[in-house]
Order: sequence, then C-alpha cells, then structure tokens
Amino acid sequence: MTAVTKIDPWGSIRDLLHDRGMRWTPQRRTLIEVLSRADGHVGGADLVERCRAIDPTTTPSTVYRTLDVLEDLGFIRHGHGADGREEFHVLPTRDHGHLHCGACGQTWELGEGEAQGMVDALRGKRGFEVDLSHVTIVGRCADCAAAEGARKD
Amino acid sequence: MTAVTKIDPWGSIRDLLHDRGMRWTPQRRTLIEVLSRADGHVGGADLVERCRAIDPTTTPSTVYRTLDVLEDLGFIRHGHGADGREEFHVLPTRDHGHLHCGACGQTWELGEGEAQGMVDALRGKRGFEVDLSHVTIVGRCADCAAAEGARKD
DNA sequence: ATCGTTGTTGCAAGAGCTTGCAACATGGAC
DNA sequence: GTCCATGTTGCAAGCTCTTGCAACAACGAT
Repeated sequence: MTAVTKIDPWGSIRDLLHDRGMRWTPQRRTLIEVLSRADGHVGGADLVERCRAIDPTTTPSTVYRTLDVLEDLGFIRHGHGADGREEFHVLPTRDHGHLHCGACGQTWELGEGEAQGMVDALRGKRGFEVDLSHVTIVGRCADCAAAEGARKD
Repeated sequence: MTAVTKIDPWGSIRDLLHDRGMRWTPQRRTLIEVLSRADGHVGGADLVERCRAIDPTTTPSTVYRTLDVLEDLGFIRHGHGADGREEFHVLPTRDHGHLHCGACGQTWELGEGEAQGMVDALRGKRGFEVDLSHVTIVGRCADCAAAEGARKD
C-alpha cells in the first residue's frame, strides 16, 4: 500500500468536473471515496459492492458510468483480467500491465522495462503504440510451469 | 494437447472423443460444422448464432461447454478481445496473439517473432511461460496514432 | 434389439456489464 | 431564494457467458 502521501489527488476532481461542465453528485462522491481507499487493482463488481457498503442504493450502471468519466479524467485505467472481466487500476503512477498465471490464478505487475522489447518492436515495425495498462498476459508462472512439467498427466 | 492431422483435421475428432470416453452428439457435430467453415477468429456469441442457423434448438450453454472440450483437444484456443469478450482461434497453426486498435477497432495478428523479446525476457527473469494465444494488446495503430497526434480532439 | 452406465444436454437462474429512456437534481443565472 | 437547462441517475431490459441439476441419450455390452 502506497500513495496518498502526496497532496490528496482526489481533491481536484470536483473542480475538474466543473471545468468540463460536469456535476458533483453524491453517487460520484461515494465511488471516489471507495477508490481513494482502494489500492492498485479492483474489479468492477467489487467496486459496486464496496459502494453499496457505503450507500446501499448504489446502482451498477451509475458506478460503471462514473468509472468511465474518471478514466477520461485520468484517475483510473481499466483493462481486462485473464477471465475477461474488467479490472481497474487506481491512480496509475507508472504504466504497467499484468501477468496472470492460468494455473494458480496469481497476478503480477508487468513493468514497462519487461515489455520494452515488444513495445519498441511494435512501434518500430508497425507504428503501433501499445497501451500497456490494458494488457494482461496469460501463461504459467515459474512454479506452475515446473509442477506441470513434472506431473505430466 | 493433440496432433491434429493436416488433411481434414476435423475428421479425427470423433475418435479422439471416443478415446477419452466422450461422446459424439448431434450438438457437437453442429458446432464442428460451424467451426470447420469459420476462418481464423470468431466470437462466442457469434458461434452460438451460427449454430442456431443450422439447428435452431441450439443452446448457449452447450456451445460454450463444447468449446471447452475442443480447446482441451487442441482444436481451438480462446482469448479475450479488447472488450473482454471471448474470441476463439480455430485450428491455430502458429501461436499468435492479437493487436487491437482502440481507436479504429481493427485487429491484427501478433506473431511470435514480434513478441519474442518479451516472451524471452519473462521466461528468463521470472520463469514465466507466456501463452501468446491468449494475449490481446490494445493501443493505437499507426494511422490512428498519427491522427490523434495531429489534431487534439 | 435391449440394457445400463454415465457423459451430455437444456433449463433456469445468476453474475458482470451495457444501454435507452424518463424522471431527477446540480449549479449557474437572476 | 427561486428557476431552469442539462448533466445524471435509476430502472428495466438485454447481452455474453457460467453453473447446478434433473432428464436424456450415446454406445459398449449382452
């Protein structure tokens, strides 16, 4: 758990919304409260649930729509986990993707450095600009790969 | 994982199923008929629809379950598109992922060569074995990246 | 041809997410 | 403080997929 040490990043949201002609509503306040307490990665349904813990009248559609707005503003980024479900990165400080082991289900962060080779290759050969934050690489982690190699079923 | 014969790869399915104590049903026959006519990539819902065109009584659950079986047998592989929906690769001859432009929506294949750098880096540093076929990299294609750079809207 | 085992199917329900739409409430104007 | 324009909300319905479960049917054995 890190962050929050800086000047409250969420404090600026209200003004950002107003600057864009958007509104500051109780529902948005609730979601932002939840996000400010979240660390790193959260699932969409998870967020809906946490909002309901604060305000039981929370509706999924509102949460997802607010998440869209917040992503536009740059407060969060979303990607899709190994199972295709949405996954949100809160206050992404550095661009990163995810590594997911299909066997044990664990997930790790994929740093820019590790993906650099591919990112550069794609930019050079195709002019394609990778959005790392949206990437989830699935495979087998070292432990599971070893276990499968040994087991041979 | 199985070696799929080159000539009429689908012809061997019935025997493969029997060898495993599984059954050859009309529903599976329908899906295989659809798959044998599909080229490259298809969405899950898309497959259900095509099966229904042949047999209107087709049920989603049966289709998805059969797809699981076929993936076990190595006839198809599945991944998740940029929107998180399932995407099936039929008869994957070479391992490849996908490149998706979030702006124009186009998709390209990502060959092993292009991802090699990253795949090797992950294997070397973490012992992580990437399953390329499950990967979809999202970003901006050359054209869209250029367009966005030119006019900020 | 018939039987019995057991892999499969279809239904129903549900999770996760999206969208159209009418009613509502924010926030600037007066 | 009151009003109004319009950004937002909540509902309802729908899409994509998944899962539990009871009924069904494939297929080897008889």
